[in-house]
Amino acid sequence: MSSSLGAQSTRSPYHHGNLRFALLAAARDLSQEQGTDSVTLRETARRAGVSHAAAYHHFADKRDLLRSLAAEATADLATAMSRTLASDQPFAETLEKIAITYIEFARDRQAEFRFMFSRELCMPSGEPDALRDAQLRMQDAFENYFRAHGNLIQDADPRTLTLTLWSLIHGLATILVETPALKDLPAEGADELARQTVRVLVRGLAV
Amino acid sequence: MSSSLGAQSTRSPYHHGNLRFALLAAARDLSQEQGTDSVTLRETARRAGVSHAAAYHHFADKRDLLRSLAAEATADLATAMSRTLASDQPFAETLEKIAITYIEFARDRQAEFRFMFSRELCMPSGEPDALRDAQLRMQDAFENYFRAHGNLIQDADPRTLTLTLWSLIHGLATILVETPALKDLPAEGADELARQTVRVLVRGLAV
DNA sequence: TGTACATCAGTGAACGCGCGTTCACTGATGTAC
DNA sequence: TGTACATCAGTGAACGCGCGTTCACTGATGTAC
Repeated sequence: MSSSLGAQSTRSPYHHGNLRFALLAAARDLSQEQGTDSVTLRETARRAGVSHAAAYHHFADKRDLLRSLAAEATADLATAMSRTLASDQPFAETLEKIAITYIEFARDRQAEFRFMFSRELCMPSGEPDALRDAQLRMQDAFENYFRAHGNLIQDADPRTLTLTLWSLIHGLATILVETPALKDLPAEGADELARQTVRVLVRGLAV
Repeated sequence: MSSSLGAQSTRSPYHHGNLRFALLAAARDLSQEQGTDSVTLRETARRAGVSHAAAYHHFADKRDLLRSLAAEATADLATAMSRTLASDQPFAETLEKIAITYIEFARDRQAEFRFMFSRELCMPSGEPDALRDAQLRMQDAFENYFRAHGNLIQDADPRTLTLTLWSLIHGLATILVETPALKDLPAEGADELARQTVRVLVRGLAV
């Protein structure tokens, strides 16, 4: 399992360099430019400058390619989130930063974000799986944070708190990305919405 | 614009009865059974017992069919939400019911729920549009409710409150529907998660 | 009531297309002796 | 250092497929006189 960034080696180990990485990058670009539906094995290979049959030396099939793409993206997001949670800042501020991290990821990497939460992708397979691992890692980061800050919080159950915060952030990210009227919102505006909604959550709705 | 339910007339006005309705129903069933990617014009027509060319007398193209499906589903959800918001119950209880309504819709009609928030579907067209109308109607119902209950709430801006609640509910619905581990959760479990998360939102995170 | 006509929902064949996957192959690289 | 061999990433042609869309048509229905 190679790290998602920086795996692009300059040496050419076999014939073509790191084709697996090149194919993932091509699929990433393609989905970002033309939409998730436009990602085909053939077009991905074409972009990587390689015959389409070559892809089968690196991925079992098309679904495997997409799952790998989603797994690497999820790992990147989990890493970014963990970093934010680890920075020793005040509780409310940390949560606001988390929300901003999340929605900026969703906006910057829209297509991958859609793949990450596409059940048609995640569904089968009971074996250990990079995508599922990355998702659990993200969830754990949240839960551990809430466990560590239990004294700040009314409700004791870290799982409920995690689900609540994650739902809020994920919902906001989805709405920002999938609503036509909000798609061109400047970054500052989106960040501000993230801060405001988290602030409501921290303070609560009822007087 | 026919209402989404009950438009199935028993008389046969022309040749085949209300084919538009039959096609929408076929697409709905198909997406529910086989997934959103499996909806094709040809298979939809096949299910409706009609040649695939017939669909073009009722929809401009495939996208139009899918948009119509999403629009009707959104209208149904907006109606259900408005009904819940209109019932004169205590604030916190109403919000919990809203959340339950929303996630039950998402779970019962997963495929349509995905179509409703598929940007690849919503994107173009500036003209008046049934899908966009239905979405705005749903949003307005929220905002009006918060406006009417402003005295109960700390933060004054109904738009921010709407976005916060909607994000929370939408995120939870998405997570419940798209996470393999949660897909087979029994209804009571899902409802309980909805109640708990809303309760956290109402009370707030910070002590 | 009967006839002529317009309407238009539904038909079935045809179009061109790009897809995912398989296959026998080729040819560069790394390894054993 | 040189030779024979195994490995395996990448090739290119071929497969069968179902798709969205178009088209000239047919035939049932509703309407005007």
